[in-house]
Amino acid sequence: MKDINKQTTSRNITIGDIAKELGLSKTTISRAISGKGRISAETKRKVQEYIQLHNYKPNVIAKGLAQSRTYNVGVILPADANLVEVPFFQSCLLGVCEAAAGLDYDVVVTTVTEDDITLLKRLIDNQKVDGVVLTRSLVNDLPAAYLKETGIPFVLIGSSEDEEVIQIDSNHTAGCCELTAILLKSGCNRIALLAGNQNFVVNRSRYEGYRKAFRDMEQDMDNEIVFLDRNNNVLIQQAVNAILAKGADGIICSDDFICSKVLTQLEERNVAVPDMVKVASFYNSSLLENHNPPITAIQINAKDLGITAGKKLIGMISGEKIEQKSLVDYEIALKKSTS
Amino acid sequence: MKDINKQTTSRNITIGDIAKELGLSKTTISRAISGKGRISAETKRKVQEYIQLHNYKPNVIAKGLAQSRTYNVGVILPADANLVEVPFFQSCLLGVCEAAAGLDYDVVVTTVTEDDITLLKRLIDNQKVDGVVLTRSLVNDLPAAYLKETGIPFVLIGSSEDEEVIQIDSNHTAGCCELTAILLKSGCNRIALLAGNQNFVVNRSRYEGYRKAFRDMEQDMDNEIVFLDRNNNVLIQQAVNAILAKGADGIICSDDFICSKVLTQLEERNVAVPDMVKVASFYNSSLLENHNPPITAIQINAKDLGITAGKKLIGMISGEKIEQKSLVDYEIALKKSTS
DNA sequence: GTGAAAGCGCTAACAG
DNA sequence: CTGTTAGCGCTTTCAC
Repeated sequence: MKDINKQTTSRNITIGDIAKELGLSKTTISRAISGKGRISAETKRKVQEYIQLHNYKPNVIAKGLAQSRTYNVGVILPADANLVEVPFFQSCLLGVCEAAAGLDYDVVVTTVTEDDITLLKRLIDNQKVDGVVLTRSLVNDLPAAYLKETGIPFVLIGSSEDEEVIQIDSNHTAGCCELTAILLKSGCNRIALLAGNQNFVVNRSRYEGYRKAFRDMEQDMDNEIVFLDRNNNVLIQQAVNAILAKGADGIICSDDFICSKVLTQLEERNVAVPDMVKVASFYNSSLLENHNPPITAIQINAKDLGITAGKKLIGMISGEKIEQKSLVDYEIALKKSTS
Repeated sequence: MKDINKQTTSRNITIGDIAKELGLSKTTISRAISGKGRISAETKRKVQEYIQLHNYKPNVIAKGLAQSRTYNVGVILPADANLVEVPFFQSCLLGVCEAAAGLDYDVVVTTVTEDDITLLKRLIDNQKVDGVVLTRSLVNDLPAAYLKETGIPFVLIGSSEDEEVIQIDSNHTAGCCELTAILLKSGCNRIALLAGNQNFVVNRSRYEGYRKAFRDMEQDMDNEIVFLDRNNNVLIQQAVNAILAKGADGIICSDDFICSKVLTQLEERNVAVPDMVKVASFYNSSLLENHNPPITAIQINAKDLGITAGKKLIGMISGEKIEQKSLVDYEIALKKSTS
């Protein structure tokens, strides 16, 4: 009536229990599990059989403590007011989760805003993660700077001019260049750009691509119909007004959020797409998915970015040498909005 | 040149270092930090001063191991194909993160699908969390059943008939009843319901509320214009066709995803909202935000649900007695689509 | 091949 | 009020 069949009670079975049960030492059990060190095939088999049978699961926390690792990676999501619902980040997160689970890591999430990284600091201070995935890149990148200072491994979903930062991104400059070129070739003369926060590297890259298209095709670009930092409804509305007043025949939106706002504006003013103005966008999320007419957009697979980021980061943690830049493909989905 | 100013090197400072430095025992340091046990104000001050000065951060993992806790909570997100981009879950997650950070917990994320909970099992097996937040409720709820079996604390964002499950939800039945009643009062006679997966408790509750409105107002309900389990584009399209053919003058959509599809369909058929048919929906997310005309919808603050869920769960973990059901308010935003 | 012992950084009796 | 002693569950030298 004392410790017979302890299994039934709360406490989880430990490596020590197995050792006792099998008349071996904890060391041996540990070796049988990890595969490290020399061990006879026979004992290994016996241990594994026992483990199987009793459904033993090693305590990752204890293992981590012994190795000074956590087997967790952090994913940092932006919590700025207008970004919390952007599906891109959610998909990135799920991608990292998928990669992590496959490598026996878990994902802990926290948030930062453009100018407040206290929650990131907390995560690092508490030593809860072995590395971090940053899901967006800023020009003045507080999180990246901080992580660099601490020396903890991290990767960036996005691009940075800092060559020491491991980056996972698609080529936004090339994408926007291609998109702009398509509009130019399809007969548009006056193509407007409506872009978001220029403190986000991605928006700068797209602007860069837009300009490149004009240079490449030796066409004149009109700065009067380029609108940057248009990250709220009012600014977008003003931009759309200006764009229409100046007789643009094409609009490139730097993201799906902006695009959906633009489309609403155009609708309200009875400006037909694509007849009166063609529209193209970046990142074809659910925000755009149902629009009529369908919107031409650069397709970025955010989940793939997350998966790649997760794998690279865990590789880094495990001491692998990781290339500084991983490019993930994008695709252009040509739809009626530019036809 | 040996261990002078060890601070600079990699290793983090530990409780032992402080003890040695201050000529005290580890226990005393521990007590000074936790506030547990008796300790003189003076030593406490000294320790805290040292901690402050040297920016010591306790190792949460080690603390956890000693106490058999992780100071992590799990958040389980649905990974079913058509749900990954639903902003509701993202907002819930951020809510839990916020609550957790405030209580010195972290959030680890994983996913399940309707019929696959291996990743949840993995998380529990690995003993990485002290409790779990489920972000949606199924009729045949694998995750809830599994967690109940393991005995680990968990809360459900959503509703369940299982009275032992701690639930955080808004009253969807009342909400849908109210919404339906508003349409009925505004002169609609034939109000259609277009609802999603009936294995989700929330969709059943809304259906229930819809019926209740008719009963309450002693009006006849027409089952021919009630469409359930409409969780993809094709099924929604068919439903919209049928709804129009049967001369409905109002449509209630059980979520924003369905609603955005419905609106697209109506637009394509040149059916004017609200002139020819009124439309109302649940959960006013970015998917609906920009629509013209604006859509009447039940506003559910997903982040608040997350915050409440996080707090309740951590309360539970800490041994508090938690009420079985927490209702979070909803609001009805009356917009042009039903005027 | 296997085991003993120390230790990861902290907490928790139990003494004094 | 403070210190001593064991752990938490696992890994990792170092012997044998």
